[in-house]
Order: sequence, then structure tokens, then C-alpha cells
Amino acid sequence: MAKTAALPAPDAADRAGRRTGLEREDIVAAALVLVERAGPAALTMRRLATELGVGTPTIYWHIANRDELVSEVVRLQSTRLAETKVTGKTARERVYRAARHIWTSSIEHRSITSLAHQAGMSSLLTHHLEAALVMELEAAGLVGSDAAEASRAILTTIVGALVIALRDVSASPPDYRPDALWAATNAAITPATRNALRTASDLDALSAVTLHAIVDHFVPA
Amino acid sequence: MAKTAALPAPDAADRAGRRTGLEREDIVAAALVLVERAGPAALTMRRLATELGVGTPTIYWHIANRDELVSEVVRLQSTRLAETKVTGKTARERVYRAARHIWTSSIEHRSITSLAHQAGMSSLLTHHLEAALVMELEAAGLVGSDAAEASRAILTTIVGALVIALRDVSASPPDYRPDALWAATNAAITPATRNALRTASDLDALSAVTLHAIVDHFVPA
DNA sequence: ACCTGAACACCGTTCAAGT
DNA sequence: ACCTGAACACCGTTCAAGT
Repeated sequence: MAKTAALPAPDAADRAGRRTGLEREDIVAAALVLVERAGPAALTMRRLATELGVGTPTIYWHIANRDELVSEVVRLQSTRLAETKVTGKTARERVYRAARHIWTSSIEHRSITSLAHQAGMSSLLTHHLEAALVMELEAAGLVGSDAAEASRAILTTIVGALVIALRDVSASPPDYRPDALWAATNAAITPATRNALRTASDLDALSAVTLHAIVDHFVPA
Repeated sequence: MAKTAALPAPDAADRAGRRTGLEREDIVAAALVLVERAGPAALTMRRLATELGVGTPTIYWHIANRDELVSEVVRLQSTRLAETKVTGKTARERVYRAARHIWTSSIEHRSITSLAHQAGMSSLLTHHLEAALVMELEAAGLVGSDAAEASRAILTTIVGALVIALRDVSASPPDYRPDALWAATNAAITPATRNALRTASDLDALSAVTLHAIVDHFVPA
């Protein structure tokens, strides 16, 4: 209904050329809320502008383009995630906990995670948590390229599990969904294994196991 | 220049209502070529139709919508990747080689991999290779949920490295690129480690190391 | 059965014109 | 300096009309 271009909304006409008090931060904050509420696809310039009660081009006065907006949203979320203490007795355990925290908080805010991931900005999203991870790695005795390599291997493992966990199975036609594929495959696979592959996996548990294996491999006991 | 809508292309007018001999497979094959040549973003219905020399709605007679097109492209690529033998002496080594093959072929066809990944269809892309991996896992003595879990852990690890390897750093503003972030961070991190984090990593080598660690963890010697 | 032009409802982005 | 409506060049998708 708000589509009747015939009569221009009177308040909008009044506002023409006059300050709205809108700041860059407000736009980014509103975008973050919009994504969390309605998913990454809902973040369009027009919808965001409507949400803010301004004209679409107004956003472009404060922010260069959509890519910049997305990176600001991701960065904002990144700083919000940063405020957590790492606990644990052994150095290994603390590294594991720091890594695990990246996983849980990414899952908790899955819409933002998907957004970051679609835009190729997963590393921006996790940067602060990664810094915490690196500090624990150094505390565990790893420095320089050893610490960098370990941190990257751990990050990689988490991101992979996230991609699988957050993918949208409903996008594929039914025949091409994992369970259908394993049911139809003619590879020489035991029925028991085939059945196990068909059932959805507990990625939270799987990620925990994989993470333990990687941490144990890179961090001395 | 081919944009002059004033005079309709005479051959297009002649073709109106008459068979073009276009098949579903041709469309999918052309889409695959288009993506490999011009990247995932180039796959629009209009551009594909132009490439095929038909009107855009023609595609919709053969294929329901863009999602279905993408899944067919991914599936076609998946079958093409399937024709490789796994070598290696020990069972562990054969598992590793099968896993490694998923990585190398995904990197080789990075445009299709990115497309699959954006559409949340990475598991469709790797399905045949995954089946080969599962067979090696069974040969190594794993069955049922053990085999499924190991295969998923391995897949997850590969996908994670792929996401990092194929992400487009140029999409982020310079300040938010990994090296800039590590240069600017005020976390208590040794200069040596900080420098190591700033330099781009050899993800091919990193993926190999991580993969070895995971395979060794899940597959008995 | 198969293909077309035209149209609909969306995008991101730009720009002259307002205050 | 900040905000607007209108417009441009794109999308995916639908549909009546052609053969």
C-alpha cells in the first residue's frame, strides 16, 4: 500500500533537504538488526532506508555502497563478540576453548555469519576472536609462523563446519539433497555406512571432535 | 551496441515460435562454460540466453528457474570430476589421496566451486569424490557411523580451506583486509607472530597438513 | 510443443534539484 | 552539508501471443 507514488508522503516532502539527524553508526546498527531479524537477503538499500524512514539515496551520503555497508555490519558484530574471557586449566584446553568460542558465537548469530560468509568476510567477523586464540597459542608456547599456522588451521576447520551447518538444503531440488544422493549412489558402500551417511549429522559434536584433533596436533601437551 | 532495441534482430523475428533444437543439456553445458570463462556472477539468465542465441524466456521452458540451473551445472561438474583412480600403498595413504583429490580438483575449477559454494551446494559438487573417499574409509576398516563421521570431518576440513582460499579479499575495504587488521590490532601478540599472521599463507600446504592430521586421527594406522 | 516480445516487480547506484 | 524524487541499467520471472 505504501507504494502509491501518486501522492508523495507529506512528511517525506517536508523533510526534503532538511537534516534527519541520521548518523553513519545508526545506519550500520539498523542494518545489523535487520539482518538478524529477517536474514541476510533482507539487507537491501531500499528496505534499510524504509526501515530508517529516509529516502534510499540518503544512505549513499553516509556510506559508499553496499559492500562497505556489509563490511561495517560485520565489523560491528566482530567487536561485539570480542568481550569474552577464556577459561581452562591447561594451555591446550584454553586454546580449545578459545577456538570453540568462535564456533558457538558464529552459530548463535547465524544470519550475520551467513552474511559475512557470502561476502567473503568471514575473517573480518572472527578477527577479534582469532586474536584471542593467537594469544592462547602463544601462551601455549607457539610463536611466529608456528602460531600463525596453528591459528589458520583451527580457523579453517571451524569455517568448514560452519559452511556445512549453515547451508540451506531447501535451495537444492529434493533429488539433489544429501540423503537422496546417498540413497541413489551406486558406489560400493556398505548399507550400514550408507544409512549413516543419509542421516543428518550432529555438526556441533562433529566440530568439537575435529577441533580437538587439530588442537592436539598443533599444540604440545 | 547489440542494445539497439529499435530494430528487432531479423533472425530472432524469423525464429519466433519455431524450434531451435535447443535441449536442456545444451543449456546446462553452456552455463558451465560461461561460469568457467567469466566467473559465477556472469551466470544470469539473460546473458546465458544471449550466449545461446535465444530469447530469455526460452530457458524457462526447459528449466524451472535459476536455482535449478545452478544445481544442474554443479551436478554436471560433479560427474566430470568422478573419473579418477585413487592410488597409494597403505589404507591411510589412500584415504589421504582421495581427500586431497577433492581439494585439488575444487581449486582447479574455482569458478564452479565458488558458484556451488554460494548456492550452498558444495556437498552436491563433491558428492562423487566423497563416495570414493568413503570407499577408501571402508577399505581402511571404518563402517557405519564411524565411516560417516570420518568422511564428514574430512569434508569439513577441505571446505573450510576452500572458503579461505577462494574468498575475494578485494571486496573488503583496504583497512579491513587481513594484513591491515593484524597490523592494527592492539592485542598482546609477539611481533614475530604478528608478522607471520600478516603475510599471506600457503593454503595448499596448510590444507595438506591439516588433512594429514585429521586423517591420522580418524583412520587407524 | 516450443519460442517470442513485452511487462512486472524487484535490485544498486547516480544525479540534478531542493533546503 | 544533507536529503529528496526521478531515472538508469541491470536482475529473475511470468504471460499472452505467435508458429
